[in-house]
Amino acid sequence: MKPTDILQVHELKKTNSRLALIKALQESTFPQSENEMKSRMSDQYDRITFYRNVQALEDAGVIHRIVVDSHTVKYALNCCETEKKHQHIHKHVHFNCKSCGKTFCLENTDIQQYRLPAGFQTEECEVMIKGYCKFCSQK
Amino acid sequence: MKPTDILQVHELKKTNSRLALIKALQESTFPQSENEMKSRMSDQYDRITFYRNVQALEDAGVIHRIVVDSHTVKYALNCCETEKKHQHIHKHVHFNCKSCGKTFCLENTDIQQYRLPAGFQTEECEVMIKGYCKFCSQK
DNA sequence: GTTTTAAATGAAACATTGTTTCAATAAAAA
DNA sequence: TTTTTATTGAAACAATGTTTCATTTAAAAC
Ligand SMILES: [Mn+2]
Ligand SMILES: [Mn+2]
Ligand SMILES: [Zn+2]
Ligand SMILES: [Zn+2]
Repeated sequence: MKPTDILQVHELKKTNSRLALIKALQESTFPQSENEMKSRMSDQYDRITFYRNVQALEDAGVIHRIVVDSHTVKYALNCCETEKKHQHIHKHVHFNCKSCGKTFCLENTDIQQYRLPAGFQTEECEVMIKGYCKFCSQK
Repeated sequence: MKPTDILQVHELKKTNSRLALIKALQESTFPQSENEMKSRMSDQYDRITFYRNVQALEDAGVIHRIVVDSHTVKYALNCCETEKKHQHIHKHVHFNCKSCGKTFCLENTDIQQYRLPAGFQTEECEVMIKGYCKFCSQK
């Protein structure tokens, strides 16, 4: 799906920064940090606008934010950017490689249900696994 | 166990900052942010020393660090501060309340095993659940 | 196609979190 | 009590994220 169509579907204005941001993520095979996005967006990148747009795109359900650790956030497109606000948001596990630093959306590894103590109500659950990725574990 | 004994067992020097840090956590019933620690440590608090000591105490296995989100880290004592470097580290789930903001170590809710795609090797797994805590869900 | 309007942008200044270097200090060993 | 070595705290810095406000632009109205 073209960046302009994604924005259309989600009723967001088609601005150059947003188109560049989405394009940068579409051209990536794994989640990207702000710095990686900056390189990919070249002159279309402005820090303040970037922060505002990742917020807007996350709220709209176009992208998701992955907190790798307290100083590292990465961004990835949602699987079904197609459907407008269709909140079925495939909740998957994230993986971060201790060797190459790459982050992966393990789209087929679903988050498990946790039975919590009495009185605790789950709304969201984030699972961040750290270890060695398929490229680094072979060494 | 007294703060001074904890440091003894872990072969760490008994400095005032470290004693105050451990005492502050012992007097808390749930994980604390740096700002909360600052209040509890009063004049024994110095930002730079604090950061160095949480690092040292984490490395020694006295405390653990909980990344609630990209701008919030909290600290808690490990369950068995007693045993020297005894790395059985009860890996438990963490919970953050969207209403009161409190974080909880759900010591009895173990992290589940995830079967990952071929080639991915797990070393650590962090689970952060967000929702409403036992105090806030009753409203 | 031109005008209008509301949203998005980017500059500036700020806030928070965390780190590095280095001289002074304090804990523990001799 | 002296010596040794780790720890401390000041200063300066770096990275990440936010707020305010005048300017620009997308999209709607005409
Ligand atoms: Mn993902
Ligand atoms: Mn915990
Ligand atoms: Zn790797
Ligand atoms: Zn609560």
